[in-house]
Amino acid sequence: MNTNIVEIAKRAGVSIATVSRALNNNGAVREVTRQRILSISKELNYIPNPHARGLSRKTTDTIGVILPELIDEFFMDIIHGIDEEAYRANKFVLISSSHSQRNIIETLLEFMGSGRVDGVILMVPQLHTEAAELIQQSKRPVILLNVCSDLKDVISFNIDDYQGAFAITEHLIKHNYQKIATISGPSENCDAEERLRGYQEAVIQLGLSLDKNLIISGDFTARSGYDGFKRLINQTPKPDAIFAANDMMAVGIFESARESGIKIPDDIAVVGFDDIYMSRFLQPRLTTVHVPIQELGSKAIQYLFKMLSGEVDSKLPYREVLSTSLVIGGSCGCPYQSGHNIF
Amino acid sequence: MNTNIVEIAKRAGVSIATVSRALNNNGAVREVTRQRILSISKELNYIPNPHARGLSRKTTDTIGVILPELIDEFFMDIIHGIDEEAYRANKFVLISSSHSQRNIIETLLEFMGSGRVDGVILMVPQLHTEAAELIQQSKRPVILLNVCSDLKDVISFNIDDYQGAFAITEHLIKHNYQKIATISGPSENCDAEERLRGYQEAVIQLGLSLDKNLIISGDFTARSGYDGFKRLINQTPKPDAIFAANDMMAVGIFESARESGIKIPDDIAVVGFDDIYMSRFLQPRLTTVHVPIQELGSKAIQYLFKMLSGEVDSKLPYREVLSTSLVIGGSCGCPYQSGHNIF
DNA sequence: ATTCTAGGTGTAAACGTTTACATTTTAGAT
DNA sequence: ATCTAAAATGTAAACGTTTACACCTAGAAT
Repeated sequence: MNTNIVEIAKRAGVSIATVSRALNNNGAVREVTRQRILSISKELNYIPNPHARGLSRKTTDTIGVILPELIDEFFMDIIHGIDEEAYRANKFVLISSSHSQRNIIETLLEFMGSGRVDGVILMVPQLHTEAAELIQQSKRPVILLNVCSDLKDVISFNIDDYQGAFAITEHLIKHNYQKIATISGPSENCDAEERLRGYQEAVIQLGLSLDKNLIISGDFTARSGYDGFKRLINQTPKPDAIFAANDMMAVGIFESARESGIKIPDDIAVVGFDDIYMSRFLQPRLTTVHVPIQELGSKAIQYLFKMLSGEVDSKLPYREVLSTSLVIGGSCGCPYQSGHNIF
Repeated sequence: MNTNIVEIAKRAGVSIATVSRALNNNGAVREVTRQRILSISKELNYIPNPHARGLSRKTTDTIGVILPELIDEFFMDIIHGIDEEAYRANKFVLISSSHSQRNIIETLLEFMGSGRVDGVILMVPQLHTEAAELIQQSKRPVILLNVCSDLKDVISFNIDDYQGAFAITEHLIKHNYQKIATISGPSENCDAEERLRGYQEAVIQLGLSLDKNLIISGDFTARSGYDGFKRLINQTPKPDAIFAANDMMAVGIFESARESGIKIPDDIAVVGFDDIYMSRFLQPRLTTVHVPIQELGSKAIQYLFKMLSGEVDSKLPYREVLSTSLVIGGSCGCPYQSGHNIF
């Protein structure tokens, strides 16, 4: 059996209450007594039992993180952003990579309802009504990550997909491309929707005309970029530039272009979104939109900690939108000096 | 306050002991009573308090996972492998992406000593003595993932780096390359050591002579592959093939070769290790060694669960080595039909 | 010397389960 | 109807903390 507070109390010749007070710097304890208790507990490698503590305090030092499974490369960045802050704050991270919609509800229920975690960071492609209700009623704080929903009284951190898509489309327009196509993401996905909206607005506002035929629906996989490209180059109007709604699809486009002997950017310009690691190794380097994904994670958890400590009001809705930045490579037609700076 | 067992007992008109028995299918409860209790607890959305349960049972349904931070692409695969099994078994995953060696010890202590988790999956580049002792003494099961150590009485799951490196070097030799160089990983890293050993053994056993000048030390980064390649092509003997100890370094090699106008595989063959996603998009597709990393995670946790359930003896040392497989691309000189099958 | 105050400490209840043990109920055998 | 064994249920202790409350002491103020 591990050492517990009783053992320490016995050795220090005090009651368990005093030990608890000394260990938590909470309540009055004579300095000499405190030191004695502290040294004994160090000597015995005492670690407070988290269950007993949780039962009594009604808080664990744990936060739950629910991530979608399709997040691939960002998975690591998000978790790193979260984990680093958690470690600094001496908190623990319970992770669940949700499989289905049903699963999210279950996990949410289990996390929130049982007191297993003090708060939750939730990142799901789209928010089911049932889950939304759960969040509203929840006693414990929930932070939404890149979840677009019309819920107003909610705390969320988002990537500014719209702004990023607008900016990169604008960049293409400045290149003077006339027929700018896009391969969009899955229609229920809100990142995809916002990126499409950014593209459309840029096209309209900057004086080009919106052509339905230039909008192809993809699903964020390289495969769908590959297929989308094949369709685009065989149709009329044939685009002179393509905005892939994410980098993976751009990768598919590159592959398809290579097979068909089509030169990027000479024959057709291609840009992406996400700035995945691989994008800098494409030939030419992909022009894309950088998303501050690790920052998203760390900002979210920092805010969560503030809520838990009472520094900010958990009941107050809050929304932060992190802006993206353009990464200029050679795939858009810009001159690009490739080199070892990519590492 | 959340509903608890007392509330249910009250409504069902029984004692809390009966409720507990009914809920856990443990001890005799009349069928009609059980049904009543079950339906009431469903109706009230009852979720047992994990702290109370943990305090009483001395087990949480949680396992701890400690991962190195440098694992990048594999991070997701490992966690997915673990998470999936955990979800199936109704367990939770507490994750820590360790920052420093100090941190690992601390985390291990906290995880093990406090009863916060039932067991631990530990994946660290190299095992510090202090950590090793901790594991030996631990009451709760610990599984080592790809940790090479001379510890004998330990439970570990490993990737067969030696066999993979041997196989791919052998493949190069069958191509009839005479001067096969390698760019190794960091010297303290045990994956790196094993891969180097596999390379060396293959060279020796298959009739080539080992040349110190053909062994360049890298550090698993693309940058070090880039630099290593530059050194190799400017020296004598100049190699006709290079085995990069991981794919990232191969990526660096490709980049460097492209800059220098050196053709792969015509001028020099290049192979890697890991089969990262990006490797299939290199031109030509990288010949490499596939490592079953997700399988590593799921096998490890499955074994852990067996230990926890008593199905296997936790005190018994156990070691499983997962073998790798060759992925033949065009970079080694093999004919390779590129195409959309890569997706 | 007595009273007051406040800091230091102890006692015991509370948190929500599980479970050994005691007790009651049930049903089958007589 | 009575007895008995088994099944069903209840009682209470245990898990290891935190904390409200009570108590004790020592020194300051009277």
